[in-house]
Amino acid sequence: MRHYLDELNDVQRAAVTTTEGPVLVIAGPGSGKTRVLTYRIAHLLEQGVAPWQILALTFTNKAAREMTERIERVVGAKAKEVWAGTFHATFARILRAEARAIGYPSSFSIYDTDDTTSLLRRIITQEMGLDPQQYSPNALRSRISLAKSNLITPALYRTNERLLEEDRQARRPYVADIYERYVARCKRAGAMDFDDLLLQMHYLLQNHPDIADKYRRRFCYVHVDEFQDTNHLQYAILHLLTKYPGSPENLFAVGDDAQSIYAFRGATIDNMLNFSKDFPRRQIFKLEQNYRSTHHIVTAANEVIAHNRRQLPKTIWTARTDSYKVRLLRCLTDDDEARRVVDLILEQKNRFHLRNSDIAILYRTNAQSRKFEEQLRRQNLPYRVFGGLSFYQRKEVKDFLAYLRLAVNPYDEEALVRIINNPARGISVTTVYKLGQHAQVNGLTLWEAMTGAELPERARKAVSNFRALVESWQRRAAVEDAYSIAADIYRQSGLLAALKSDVSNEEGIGRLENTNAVLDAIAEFTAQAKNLASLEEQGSADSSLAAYLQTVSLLTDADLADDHADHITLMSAHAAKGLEYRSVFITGMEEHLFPSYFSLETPGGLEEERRLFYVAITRAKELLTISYALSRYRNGQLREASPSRFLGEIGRDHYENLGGIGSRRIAAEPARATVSGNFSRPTPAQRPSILTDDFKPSPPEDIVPGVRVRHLKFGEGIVQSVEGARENRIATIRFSGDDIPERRLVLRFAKLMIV
DNA sequence: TGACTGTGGGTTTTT
DNA sequence: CCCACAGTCA
Repeated sequence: MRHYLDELNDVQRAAVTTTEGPVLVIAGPGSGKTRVLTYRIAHLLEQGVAPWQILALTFTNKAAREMTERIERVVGAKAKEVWAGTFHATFARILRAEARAIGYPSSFSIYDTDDTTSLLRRIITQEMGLDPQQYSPNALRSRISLAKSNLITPALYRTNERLLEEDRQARRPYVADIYERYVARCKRAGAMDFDDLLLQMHYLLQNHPDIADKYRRRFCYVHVDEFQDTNHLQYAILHLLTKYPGSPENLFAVGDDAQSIYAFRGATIDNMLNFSKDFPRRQIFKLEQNYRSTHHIVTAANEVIAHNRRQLPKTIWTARTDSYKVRLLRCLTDDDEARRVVDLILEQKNRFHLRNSDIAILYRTNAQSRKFEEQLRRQNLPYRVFGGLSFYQRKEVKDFLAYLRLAVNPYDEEALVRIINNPARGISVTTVYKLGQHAQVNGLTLWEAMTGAELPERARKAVSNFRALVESWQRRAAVEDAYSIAADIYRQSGLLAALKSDVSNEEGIGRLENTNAVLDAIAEFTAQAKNLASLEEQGSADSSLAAYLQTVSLLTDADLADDHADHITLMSAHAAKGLEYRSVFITGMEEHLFPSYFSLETPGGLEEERRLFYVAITRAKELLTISYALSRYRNGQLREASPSRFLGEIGRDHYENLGGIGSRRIAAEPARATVSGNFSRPTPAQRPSILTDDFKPSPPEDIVPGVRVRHLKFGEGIVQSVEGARENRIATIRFSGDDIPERRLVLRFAKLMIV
C-alpha cells in the first residue's frame, strides 16, 4: 500500500509535515486543500498525538463530516475522536459544558434568523413603538450581527461615531437601543443567536483564565478550513486559543483569498494578512496546481479573477490540457434559459455518459431555481434543490421544534410565542399581548408572566392549563431521553391531531410527513447517542432533548442530503463552494443579477461578486456552460437584462458561443466544429456493425424498460430505463458483450429494433 | 375567537 | 411572484 505522504506533491507534503508552529496554506481551487488538511491531521495521529488534542474547524457540517471520513480512511476509527466540526457547533458544545460560568442555562436555546427577526420585530413595534418600515427587522438583524462579529457590544455601539453617523444617515437613531434590548431579551430567554455562540465563546476564553487554560491545553493543534471566510470575531477566538505566553502557536489555517465570498456577513481577508503580523514565525505554503479542472476552465477563471485589485499573488495552473471550451448560452428569457439548459443536460448526459450527480446548475439567487425545476420535472430528470426554504424553516417543523425547545427551556420566548396558541387552545392574540405587557412592566419573561398577569377567567384558565402541560414536559425532559419525551409532546400538544385533521391536500400531507420525519430523526439521534454512550467509557454522548436541539439548530438542508442518490444538483453559487462537478451550468449571468444589483452600491461589492463567479467557474471539472437571458421575470414582470460584465472578462480563446437567441437546434448540435483542437474526446469504441437484412427501427415510444432491442452497431441489449420526455427521451441500455456497461441513447436519433 | 381575504411590501448570499 | 400582516366576517 502506498504511504499517504506519497500521495502528495512537494508543497502539499511540506505543509502536512510542518506540524509545529503557525502555518498558513494559501490553496487555490482544486489544489488539494482538503487533502492537505486531512492528511496533516492523519499525520499528527500517526505521530502519536491524541485525537482529542486536535481541533478542526469548518464552516459547514458537511465539510466537517467529510474531513472525519477522510481521516478515518487513513488512520481508522480514532479519527472519530478528533474534534472536527463547525465553529458554531463546536463552540455550542463547549458552551453547553461551561454555560454556568457565563450565566446561561446549559440547555440554552439557539435562536435562528427567523427567531431573531421576529424578536426584533416585537421589540421595535411593541416595546419601542417604532415604525417597522423605518426600522426594518431584517436590516436591524444584519446590522446587529455585523456589530457582534466585530466585538462591538451595545455599549461600544453607543460610542462608535461611525456607526451612529451611519444610523443617523439612514434615519434610524435608535438602533443602539434596539440592539441593547435585543441582547437583554435573548439573555433573559436563555437564548443565543448564531453570533452569540461565537461571542460567548470569546467572552469565556477572555474572562475565565481557568477555562481558557483548560481548552488551550486540550487543543494542542488547531486547524481552520476556509480561513478566508472567518470574521473578526472568529479570528479573535482562534487567537485566544492559540496565542498566549509560552504557547506553541500551533494554528494551521487553510484558505484562498480569491474565494472569499462572505464579506457581506463580516468575513474579512484581513485575517489572512493579519496572520503574518500576529504570528511572525508563521510558514506560508502556496498550493497552486489545480488538479480538478481542465485548461480552458482554469484559464477562464484566472482571467476573471485578474480583474480584482485586492488579492494575494499566486498562479493557478493545471496540467490537464484536454478540454472543451467554456460554452456561452444566450437566451431569450428565463424560461428559454431553463429549457435550453435542460436540453443541454440531456445532450451531455448522452454524449459524455454523465450521471445526474455529475451535473450542477448554479445561480446567484435561490429564487432562480424554480424555472429549472419545472423543466427538469418535465423531462423526468431527478434533481435536488439545496438552500432556499430549508426543511428546518418550514412552519410545521419549526412549530414542533418550538414545543421541544420550550420543554427544555421555558424562558425561550420565541418558542413560546410561536406555539402558545398553535394549535388553537383559547389563548388569543389579546391575551398574549397582555402577558407581554405584564412581562415588560415587571421585567419578567413571558413564561413567568403567565402566572401573574390579570386575565379574564376563560383566558386565565386556558393559560394555566397550557402552562401545566408544558411543566409536565419540562420535568420529564430533564430525565428522559429525547425520543420518549418528543413522541409524547407530539401527541399531547395536539400537533399530531391538528396535522392529521388536515390531509385533504398535498400540502397537508406534506406537513404531516415533515413533522413525522422530525420525530424519526429524533429517534435516530437518541439511538445513536445511546449507542455512543455505551461505547465511550466517559459516557459523554448525550441523548437528552437539550442535546438534540442544540445539534438540530445548527443543521442546514445540506446536512440532510442523501449523497448516494443520483440527482442533478441545483444550488446557489455560494452553496457550491468546496464542491465539484464534471459539468457545471452557471446561469443568470446578467447585470444586476450576477453581479447583483446590491453589490454595486457596496464598497468592495463588485470584487466579492467576481470572487463568487470565480468560485462558480472553478467548480467545473470538464464542462462549463454559462447562460444568460435577455429578459427575465422579476417581481412578476418581465424586465430587460444585459449580459454580465464578467462575461467580457473571459478571453475569446476560452469560450464559444452556443447559437443565437432561441435557436434551440444549435444547442443540440454536436459542438465538434467549435471545440478547440487539442483534446481527446471520449469516443465510444468502434465495433463492427452487425449486419441484418431485416432491421426495421421500432418507433421510439415502444422502447420501454425491460424490452429487448437490437442496435446496428452495439448488438442486442435490454432497456434498463428511460428518462426525459417526448423528443428528448433517453434510454439506458445494457448491450451484451459491449465493453461499456451501459449506453445512453437519445431515442429520437438511435435506431433500435425490438426483438 | 378563529378563519379567510386583501393589501402591501420585499426581493443576495448563510452558520 | 410570494410572503406576512392587517382587517373583516362568521
